[in-house]
Amino acid sequence: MAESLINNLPGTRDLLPEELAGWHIVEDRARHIFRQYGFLEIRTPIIEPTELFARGIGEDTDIVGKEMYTFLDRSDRSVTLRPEATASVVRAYIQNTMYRGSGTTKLYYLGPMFRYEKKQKGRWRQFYQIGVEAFGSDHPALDAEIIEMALRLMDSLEVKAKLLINSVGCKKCRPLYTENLRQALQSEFGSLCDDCRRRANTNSLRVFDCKIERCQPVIGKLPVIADNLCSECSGHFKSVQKYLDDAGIPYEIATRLVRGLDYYVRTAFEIVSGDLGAQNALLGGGRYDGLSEVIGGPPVQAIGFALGLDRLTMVLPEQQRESGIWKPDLFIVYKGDAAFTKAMHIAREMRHLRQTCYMDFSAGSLKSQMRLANRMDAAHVLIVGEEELARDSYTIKRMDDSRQWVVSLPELAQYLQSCSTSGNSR
RNA sequence: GUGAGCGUAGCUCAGCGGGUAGAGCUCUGGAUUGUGGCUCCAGCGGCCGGGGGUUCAAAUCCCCUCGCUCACCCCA
Repeated sequence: MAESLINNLPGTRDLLPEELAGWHIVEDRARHIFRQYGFLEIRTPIIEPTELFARGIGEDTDIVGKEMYTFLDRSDRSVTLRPEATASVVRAYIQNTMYRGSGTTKLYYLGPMFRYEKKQKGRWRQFYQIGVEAFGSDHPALDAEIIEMALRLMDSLEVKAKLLINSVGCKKCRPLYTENLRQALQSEFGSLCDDCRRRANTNSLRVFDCKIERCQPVIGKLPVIADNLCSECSGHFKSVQKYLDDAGIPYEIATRLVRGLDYYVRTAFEIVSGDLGAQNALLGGGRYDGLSEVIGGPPVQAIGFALGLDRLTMVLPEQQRESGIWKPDLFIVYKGDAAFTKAMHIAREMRHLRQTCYMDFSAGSLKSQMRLANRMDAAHVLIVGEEELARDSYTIKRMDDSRQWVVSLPELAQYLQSCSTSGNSR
């Protein structure tokens, strides 16, 4: 477009009311379900010292290496727009000494994240996540409970998705495994693609992400991490599976599932959709028992997940989205100046009675006001004209079946309250 | 950062073997002087992303640029 002033930055976007209908459904449902499991909201700053993310997420990750919105503020302090929230929540947990006392601390958050990446379907530079973090336990039942909660949210939104789980080991057994992997890859070096040759040396776990045909035979024969766990991790992983089985939760063990953030240990999981193209992860999470110490806190066991609101709303069934669309219970149309004043009075009264009531001040003819009411899908229209004014009783019309009749104002109030039990408010 | 495709009315797009723009939907008004949805009629609405070049003539051909989209990488 010609004028640059009326264009948003690449990878950002405006979320308009119509689209937000689906977002609100997701957010409301998430808050409700999270509360059922005892998760309470936390809000942390969107901007943090760069070092928090660099250390917390890992210097070698893509996020830290090339995707952060980092800049110097006016006092030359390096700050970064959060690329994810886990590091922030852990920081807040430590800073506010929430680890004091017993029991598990369960928190959830919701808000925008920023990563400087190239725009793609389901991927933005400013994107939104809802996430949860549970601190203070490494009990495998907690892993299973969190996964169950994530799936319950999907179910309640009628989103079809698949659960993938894996264990990525711990500080003790993962280095041994990755070394094995590296050696196995070296012996097959000749039959690997260029990318995999690079990965073999830098980040051997990543070869499992390769989609190149010629690498598949090699990848298929590589040792699997689940078979190379230490006894503690192996036991933990088996327990998680047992709890999932007990809950009747179907899952797929994805031996190639390795998450891109350094802090994950043991349980790693993803929920993926078949309707999203290349960026198909709706939700990703895992255990990060060592993260607190990495950023200078006490040892804290923890697990959490983040779900992508942008992606989830993309696969939200139309019916769910529609349930969030605003519509007035009552649309008041008027004709003439005296009627206009009266209509305003009526609107005020009905709103006192908690009705959703709409009038339009720009519309002209009755007809155009009616048309607006129809387009907004108003349940009822109240007609205030000269005749109605004269006898102080008004015509109410049901828009779905076109029935209309005359009511006094008390009758109107009573009628509206009787049919607004099936709550519609937003 | 790399590659491919695409930028024409508010939206979805046609027009692209050069000759100064079209459809559907939307919107406004009318048929129905105080009543929506359906139908019919009329109207509003475009520096054809921006800049340069070729030509008598460019939405159409060439170059550059900006933007969008999808994919790679990686992730939500």
